[in-house]
Amino acid sequence: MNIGEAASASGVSAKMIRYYEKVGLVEAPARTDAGYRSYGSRDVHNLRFVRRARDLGFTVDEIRDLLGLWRDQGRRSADVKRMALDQIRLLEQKARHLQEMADTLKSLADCCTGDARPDCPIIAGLEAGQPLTSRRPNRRFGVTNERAVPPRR
Amino acid sequence: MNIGEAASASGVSAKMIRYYEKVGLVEAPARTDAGYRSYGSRDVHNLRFVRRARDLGFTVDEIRDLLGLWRDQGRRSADVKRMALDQIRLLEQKARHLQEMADTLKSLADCCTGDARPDCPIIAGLEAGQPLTSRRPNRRFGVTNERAVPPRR
DNA sequence: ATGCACCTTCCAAGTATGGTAAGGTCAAGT
DNA sequence: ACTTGACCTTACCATACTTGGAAGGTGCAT
Repeated sequence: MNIGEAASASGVSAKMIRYYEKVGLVEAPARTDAGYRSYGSRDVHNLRFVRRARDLGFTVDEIRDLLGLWRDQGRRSADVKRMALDQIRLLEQKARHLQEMADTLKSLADCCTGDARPDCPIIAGLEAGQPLTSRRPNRRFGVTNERAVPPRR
Repeated sequence: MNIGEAASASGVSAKMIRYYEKVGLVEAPARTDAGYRSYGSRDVHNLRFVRRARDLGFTVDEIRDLLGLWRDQGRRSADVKRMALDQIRLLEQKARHLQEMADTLKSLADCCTGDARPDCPIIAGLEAGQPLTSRRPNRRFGVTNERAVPPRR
């Protein structure tokens, strides 16, 4: 199976498969004489695992850990659960922060008539006063798995 | 006023002030003979505006637009409101997506005993089935204004 | 044999921010 | 005058993930 087939079978783009290989997330597969990567169903399975973990917002580093646990037949489910709970906490924190930003903006927008006149409480709100967040946002606040994937053709 | 003073007065780091200048978000200020940037209170006001817009999750490009509206005395508040409403929609969409990821993970974690045994529904959930999101996440899904600012000393 | 789709590697961009290095400048103290 | 320390300058690197492109090789069907 060439990289293209593996890509469509796993839902991970060929580009990303090479990238995951480079950063050591997946093993380098055998090569044909011409140097083409050759994948098996097991590789596709791995890639799907990665894909799903990315979909859940795990970073590449975390997925490395998850893969380790996946392969470790003697793993303790507690270890996996801890990672999952940490991730849930982070995700919810990020979601809350975004919602707060939206709410702040909403309260400004609610006061805005939104007509042809120049008076605008939103602009005024941006102009005046203290910074809106004094809180230090958590590192890794953003959603790191921004998959700016073009629609599949 | 040197860049350091402008930074602490506006809440934008010196680093970012230079960056905003480079990308054309703020005007290049006058320089002293020694080449130091020299800021006035008006510049600080501008920078504060930028800071607040960033806090609300607007991207640099969007802030460029907002600044245009800010300076435009004949602006229609409707134009500003539309940008705000768009932003609110995006923020809420991102928040929802994050929450969905958290919920999916929660449902997996809820089934996990979290003990010393290797059986783990989370791993099993990652392993099996279809990709968790088929939806193409919106470009700019992540929170772009990750201000990973070290705690102010 | 030609063309087209696919593969390869390497390099770059974009986003917003921080870090570091190497050097110039300023103001205060000696 | 000289030193010191804080501040400034530019330039480049790193982060995390993903895409895009260039330049060239390969495989298969017509």
